[in-house]
Amino acid sequence: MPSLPDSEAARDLDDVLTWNVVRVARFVGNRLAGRLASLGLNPIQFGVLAFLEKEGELTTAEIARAVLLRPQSVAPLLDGLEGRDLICRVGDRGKGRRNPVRITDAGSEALEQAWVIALAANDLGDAALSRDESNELNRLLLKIALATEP
Amino acid sequence: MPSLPDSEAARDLDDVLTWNVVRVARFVGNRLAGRLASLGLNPIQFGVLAFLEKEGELTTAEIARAVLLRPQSVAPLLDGLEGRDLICRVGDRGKGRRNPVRITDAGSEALEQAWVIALAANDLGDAALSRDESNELNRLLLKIALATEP
DNA sequence: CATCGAGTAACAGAATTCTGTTTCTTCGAG
DNA sequence: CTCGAAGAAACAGAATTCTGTTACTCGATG
Repeated sequence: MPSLPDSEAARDLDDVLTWNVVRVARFVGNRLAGRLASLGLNPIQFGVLAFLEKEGELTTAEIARAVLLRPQSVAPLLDGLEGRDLICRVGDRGKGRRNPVRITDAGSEALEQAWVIALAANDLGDAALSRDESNELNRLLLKIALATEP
Repeated sequence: MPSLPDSEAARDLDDVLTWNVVRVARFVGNRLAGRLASLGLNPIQFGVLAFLEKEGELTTAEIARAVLLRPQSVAPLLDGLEGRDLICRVGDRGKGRRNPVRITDAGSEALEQAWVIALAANDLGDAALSRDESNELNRLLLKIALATEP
């Protein structure tokens, strides 16, 4: 990255990588949320179901780590999914007590449709990116994500 | 992007571009927030000050569009910055009345330090990206950001 | 068997951002 | 001059996520 001029006025947020990542995340996040809304899901719920489908059974703490939220934020989200019979809880609940959840058949069906939407959203043609550029973008993001995985 | 197998179990969130953008945004956003905390600023406040420095004077609605938040979310943020004498309001406040703000000298000073931190955060060496890769990532993000600018 | 540390979940409340609605200003058209 | 449309800000409350703390489980160790 070329050195920027010292002059404050010349500084541009377009040169701040973090600003651009967050701003594009806002755009693509809202874009996916809009598309998933037809299923009554938001991107985090989609992620939770995707992890449960893949892992079989996960606790609140494990799900929180997987979707990068705090366990306190995940608990009410799971309550909502449970209320809609998309997941079910296994065993007793209580402080200190592991409380795993599993996806239900209804959850798997909703997830199936969500996958179609999520993968279609990979196409950023509407946002001026070619397929090769989307792939490169994903590769760079994954490199960061995997390097910073907890 | 290669076709994915039909099997649900084979699907991986690593293949969902939106998921990766949002997850990396979370990481770099928190990373920048951590670094800016020493100035008592968060990334949005930094962005607001940067736009004010550049544009001179902006209304709540204009700032909201610039930082991609709702005006209702920006108003209390501006109240906070005003309380710390980093910005000042121009003219009277009221419903329907344009209420521009300007950055103060103290705000410019804080912004000066924030710029150093924000640009240093462009270095993603700690997240396994080379300088060329960071530049390419920024280029791709900017392409999306500018194509989707309101 | 007792103790302890790590990890998990619950509890409480703050921070941030959103949606929806109402009230007002401003400006251009007729 | 009047009126209507567009835009701006205020108001109210919901949704989402966070920080901090407390209470508990569970497995390893002595």
